[in-house]
Amino acid sequence: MTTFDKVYEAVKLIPRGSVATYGQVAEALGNKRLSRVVGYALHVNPRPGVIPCHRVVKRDGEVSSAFAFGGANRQAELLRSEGVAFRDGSHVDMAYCVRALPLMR
DNA sequence: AACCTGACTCGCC
DNA sequence: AGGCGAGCCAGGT
Repeated sequence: MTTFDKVYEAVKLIPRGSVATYGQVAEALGNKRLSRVVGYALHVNPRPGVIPCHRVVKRDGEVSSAFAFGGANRQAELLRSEGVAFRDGSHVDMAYCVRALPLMR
């Protein structure tokens, strides 16, 4: 069981229609400073399709533009189709982050 | 085997 | 208020 595996498991627990921040996922793993590792784990994501990496956003709710499997626009579109509300074109409503929190812990 | 880097976050100037 | 450094893990060079 590597740290990466834990990241994947936590991310898989995020329900459809909700999102979580890197920090929240990291905290669920026991160390909030793992946020950077969380991002890296998704970067080398071995299973797109199984791991809902599009539901993970930055602390302010902004979606990552660094590497969005298929484009950042694609990520936003997937989230909207799941019922996630956006503050603007690239920021999700923070209320959706809080919703996923208890499910990972 | 050591060093560098990367989808982040927070605390201290 | 905006910039900078530190802490975390794994994989490639």
